[in-house]
Amino acid sequence: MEWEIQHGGEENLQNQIQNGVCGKVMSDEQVEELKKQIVAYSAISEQLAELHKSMSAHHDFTGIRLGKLYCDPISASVGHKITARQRWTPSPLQLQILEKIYEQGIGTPSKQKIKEIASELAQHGPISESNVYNWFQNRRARSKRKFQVSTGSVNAESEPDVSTKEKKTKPVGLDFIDNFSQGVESFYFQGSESGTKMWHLVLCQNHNFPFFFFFSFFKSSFCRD
Amino acid sequence: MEWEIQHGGEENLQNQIQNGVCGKVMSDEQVEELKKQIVAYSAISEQLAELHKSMSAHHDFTGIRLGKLYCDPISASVGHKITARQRWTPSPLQLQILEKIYEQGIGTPSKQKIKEIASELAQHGPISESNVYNWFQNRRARSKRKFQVSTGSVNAESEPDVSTKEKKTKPVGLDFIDNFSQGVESFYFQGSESGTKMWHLVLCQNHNFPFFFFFSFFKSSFCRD
DNA sequence: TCTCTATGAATGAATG
DNA sequence: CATTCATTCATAGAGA
Repeated sequence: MEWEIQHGGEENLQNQIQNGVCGKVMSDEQVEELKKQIVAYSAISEQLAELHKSMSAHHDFTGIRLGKLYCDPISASVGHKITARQRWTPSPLQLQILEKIYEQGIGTPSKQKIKEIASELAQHGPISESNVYNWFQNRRARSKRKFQVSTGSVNAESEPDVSTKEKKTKPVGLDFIDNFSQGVESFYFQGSESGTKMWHLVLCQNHNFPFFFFFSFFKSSFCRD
Repeated sequence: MEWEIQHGGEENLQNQIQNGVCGKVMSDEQVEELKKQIVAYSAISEQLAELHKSMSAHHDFTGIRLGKLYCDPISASVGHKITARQRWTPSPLQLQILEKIYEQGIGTPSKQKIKEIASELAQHGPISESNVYNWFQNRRARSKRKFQVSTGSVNAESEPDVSTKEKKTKPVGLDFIDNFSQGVESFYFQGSESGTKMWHLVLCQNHNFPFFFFFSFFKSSFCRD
């Protein structure tokens, strides 16, 4: 069995669902509907995430750690010990921009380009050119390396199951999830980089029928036998 | 790379795809299942928005409207705890082997070596190559630091830092998303079966925004190299 | 539950 | 670029 990646735009979702791995299993209408909904919800999630990020960057919620470099120079000079190490931490906004550039760009930006990027990012927080340079270096190296993550089965030793189940408390906010989940089984997900667009393939299965999904905002992934 | 089925063996996936489950037209029941999932997704998104709104009352949320593409409410039965492992924990046996390799080895193993080690350790529990990699990195770094500390000055350890006290606070609201998506693209999730119904929680992310999704009808599977 | 600590993981920067 | 180092974050697990 071989899974292949199909790059492209939204229209591929239809092809993939209808003709892809699963064969033709849904009516056009169904696929249309599904497609719309998925697109809608991914957009929603995106918006939520954006909001969350921008808020996290600008507001001091108790309990939320703010990057050391976010604090304005004034309060820094006023008197807190600045003895802390000076390591650049990209703000969410900066990261977003960098990521975007990385996706379209082909390799490490030229020196000139770095200058530009740095000055642009400087609007969203302190940054230097070497920061940008390093970031791209690291970004590439790490996306290249990227180990395969194989998640093992629940092994004998690590499965007392029932006893450990109740003492496991989820973080605040996750509770509502319980309303939708009745026990969860293991799941595998894996992605790798390819091209400018990111796709993720999610393949799942159960007794009733297997199922797979492509998310357009994820990197491509594939699996084969 | 290959797909493996955790419970039930590989023939299951094959059978399901070829014989049945996926090869044929999606049944009404299956379509119904899909609809439910979408509804669940919708509800989750709404919950997210609510959470977000409540934690930021002073912000303008007028832009966010969550569409309900399906109105039939999903009345999911109250579920169980989600037992997702977020962090690899080496089994005693694995640790033993790692230590042994570390002692004789000359620093961080090569990529090839890591593969070998990982596959060897996989016999004793779930593990990934990056786990191995990280372990060696940490092992070396920490033994080094320990050495430095023991030989270095003693008074250097003065770190009153009042601000560290409150950073212990648990995540609030949407922050839990960040906990799951620390720049990783692969992840795993595992749970257990309960009753007749199975649910899968899919947590994904890319560098731009995190995302999650629920699948309700999958059997566990995982992938290895 | 709460706190504390060991440690897996992430990542900016440095070195080869 | 490829590796490695240094530092920090977050969590699992133990103890109170």
